[in-house]
Amino acid sequence: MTPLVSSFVAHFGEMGSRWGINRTVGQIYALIFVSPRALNADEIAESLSFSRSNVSMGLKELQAWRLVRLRHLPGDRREYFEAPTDAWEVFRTLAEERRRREVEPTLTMLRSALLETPSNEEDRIAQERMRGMQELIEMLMLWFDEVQALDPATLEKLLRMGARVQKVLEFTDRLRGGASH
Amino acid sequence: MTPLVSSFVAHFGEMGSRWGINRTVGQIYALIFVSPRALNADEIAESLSFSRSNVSMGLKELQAWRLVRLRHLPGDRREYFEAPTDAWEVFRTLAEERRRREVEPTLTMLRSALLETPSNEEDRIAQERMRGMQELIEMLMLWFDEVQALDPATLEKLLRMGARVQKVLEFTDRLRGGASH
DNA sequence: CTGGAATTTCAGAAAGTCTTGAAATCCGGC
DNA sequence: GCCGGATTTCAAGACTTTCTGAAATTCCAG
Repeated sequence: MTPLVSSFVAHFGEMGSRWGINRTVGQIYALIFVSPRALNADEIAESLSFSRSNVSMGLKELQAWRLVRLRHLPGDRREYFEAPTDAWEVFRTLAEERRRREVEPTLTMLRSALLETPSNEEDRIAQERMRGMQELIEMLMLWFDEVQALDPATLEKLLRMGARVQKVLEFTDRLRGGASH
Repeated sequence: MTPLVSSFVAHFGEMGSRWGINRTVGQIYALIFVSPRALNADEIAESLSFSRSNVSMGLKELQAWRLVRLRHLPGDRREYFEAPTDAWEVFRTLAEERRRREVEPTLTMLRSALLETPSNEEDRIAQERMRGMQELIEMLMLWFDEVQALDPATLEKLLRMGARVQKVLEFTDRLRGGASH
């Protein structure tokens, strides 16, 4: 591992642990992400000095997050892993997974709490606050559905525009046929 | 604590631990968020059955995240805590803090890695991927700066529109004086 | 000042998470 | 089917984080 890769990997280890994901998993992902070719578990264990079984666990988790893909190389029985290199695609995947794991359960809880008839003033106020939260989350999800529909190529163009929100949205509007419905 | 509040609090405990923030802190926040009035540390400790010192730590962390505000009630020496109830404001605060704690350090790392002259093909490819990541993050931050500029009242209106992205942006565009610059 | 309520700090106990090597399982090629 | 490499599972230990009660500190009221 070159110093360049090594510092990238170390950083993602730190970030992983700030975030729900653990250090090891963060490092494994970072290594695969910058690697020019798919890697097998032994190569990863070797590069990062983790036990083989730790790598196996980490890869399983990364697959559950859909952040890495399994591949087979012809004439090699081992499993190789690679990560999508398009940053936008990665971002979308992460957002989808977080939505499924965090946002949806939260909405479920909020919806069910909001169905209750408040039995006192305290609950009534609590429900008001929960309603505000629910509305925001639902709106953000609508936004996100829209943005998510943009393909990497379009995004690429937008990136190059150094877009401010209005510009970005005018642009997508044009792409999608102009008139709002 | 009513069952309604109790299930909200429990949910935020869970979510907190999925996320960097710990269970206790999540629960304390949730309790303050739905409470009709500011609470003092003893009330919180009592409601959640945490030790007084645990609550003190948790409140310190929530203050560091700027998610709760300290207040003094006339004729009472104790410190009372309340949370902004506007969901959009909370969201902005969270986003700002995460940006400061996670995004900026990542950008710093990426920028410095991208200044290096790659000494081999592997590093060259690694840098390409890092560049893609950096560009995406920088674009998202630009977007966010824009969105962040919207005040709660505007957001409120947008919420009621049930906005899809285009609509939202046309709307903000109108508010901001029409012509893009 | 001083007394005492409120808050914070801190070190150790408790709980939880991560990592490992050994054993079990899987699976393709012969 | 059987061999053997590849992968996964698992229980135990290492390590981290969280939580607590006791002690220290802060700071207001008199």
